[in-house]
Amino acid sequence: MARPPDKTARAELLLAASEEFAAHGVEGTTIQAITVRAGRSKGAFYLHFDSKDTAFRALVESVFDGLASFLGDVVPTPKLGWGLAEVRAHWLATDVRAFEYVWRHRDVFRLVLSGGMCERFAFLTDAFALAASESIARWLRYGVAQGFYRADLDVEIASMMIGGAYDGLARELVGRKRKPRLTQWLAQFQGVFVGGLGAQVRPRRQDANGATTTPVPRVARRNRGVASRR
Amino acid sequence: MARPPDKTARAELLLAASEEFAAHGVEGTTIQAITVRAGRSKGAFYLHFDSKDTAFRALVESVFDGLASFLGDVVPTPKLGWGLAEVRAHWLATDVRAFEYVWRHRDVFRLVLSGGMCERFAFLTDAFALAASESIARWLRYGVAQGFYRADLDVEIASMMIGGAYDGLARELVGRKRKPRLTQWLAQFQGVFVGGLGAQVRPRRQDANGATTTPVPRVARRNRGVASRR
DNA sequence: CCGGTTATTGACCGCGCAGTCAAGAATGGC
DNA sequence: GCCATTCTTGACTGCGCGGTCAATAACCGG
Repeated sequence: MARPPDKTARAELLLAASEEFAAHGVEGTTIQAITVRAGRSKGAFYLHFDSKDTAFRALVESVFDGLASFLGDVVPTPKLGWGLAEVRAHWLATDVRAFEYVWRHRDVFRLVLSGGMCERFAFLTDAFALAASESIARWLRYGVAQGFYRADLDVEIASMMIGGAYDGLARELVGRKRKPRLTQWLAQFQGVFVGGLGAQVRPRRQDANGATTTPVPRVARRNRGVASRR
Repeated sequence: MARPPDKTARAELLLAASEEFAAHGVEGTTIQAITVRAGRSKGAFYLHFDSKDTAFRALVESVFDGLASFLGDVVPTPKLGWGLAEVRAHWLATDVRAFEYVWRHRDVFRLVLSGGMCERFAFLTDAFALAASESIARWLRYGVAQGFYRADLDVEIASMMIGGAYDGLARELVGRKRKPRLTQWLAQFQGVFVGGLGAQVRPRRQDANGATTTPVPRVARRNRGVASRR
């Protein structure tokens, strides 16, 4: 008995919200704009969400859930026994699938990665960031144990760097107008990390500056700052 | 004749604005809050700035001007004739100085790098991003020409990666509570880029996936996403 | 076709902020 | 001390937005 709820309302509102967020940012979007775009009333919005923040949170959570599914499908243990070739092929494939996913949902990721996000939403991404960072560290340790990587690698710093580089890659990706060749991108990316920029065999040598370091910089530019958009 | 203007007002307001922005984000900061913190009246604010955006822009521009001064103090040309050692030492030193600067102004950089910034302020960072990216590419090409780097390096992709990694490093830095050992950080950072993660001499070999690539991935985790905070 | 139930609507309210401006304070010249 | 000039103030205004709720529409079983 009684009128049944319109099951499509929530999904339509969420879609409209994501479009408005993408166009004007979270802060710059009014609830009115969302409801107009969805062709719904303001009341309908409050029927499904407590506030704009709730809607945004729902949006980000659903997208991150999808992304997290790419993490941890294989956990490296000593028993795994994968050679460099298998590991390489498997993870390149996984990377490509993950980045395809990011590209598909680039409107939402753009919000998360470049502005729009208030400090108050950081917890949404932190869980993923932590899981990703740990996954990187696990594989680095596995590689060291298997002899793939140099024994003096500072796993802490290296995983931070690699995580940051993926982060930067994602930022670059979501800023693009056209989809780049992801497989080529990622292969280059991984090639640089594994093989370095160096031309040839460099003798390992103790660095003057400190700590564990090996060879050292050079390319490292002072550049810093924000990676180029577009 | 007549009352002279208070020269300190503008600086005081800008300082107060940066503190409020840091605490509540740009959107979350009210002009009232800025003026209260500065111990000035609302009218005083409008005497010096057209709007909140103008103040934010002034703040970011001044900080980026300082950062840009680290770029391009030496331009690599074939005549330069620097060996790997000189280049390395010079740029590590420059990186350290630049990151010290970022640390000193981390409140502002945090706003620029992680949220708070609306799309509408992107142009503020784009000029720097472009300059930095070009600087990286120049040095990469120099390194290839001098034989430091492998000849088949895709400068386009590599400079994007490196820029992104610096970006990530800066993001990580501004999220820290305590200042890390920057010299060690940057030496590791550059070490990984130049030498790679690989354990030993790997024979150069043609990759199956495509293009110019050399060895290939492995560590590359699917991780992606947001680098860990804190 | 009717009455009971639930979904949906959009005009309305109040708050809080950006921006204004007339009144008043500070200063310098005389 | 007094006037002319410029700086400084903060109460005030209008507006736009988030959030509410009484009225209405849609639906169901009988």
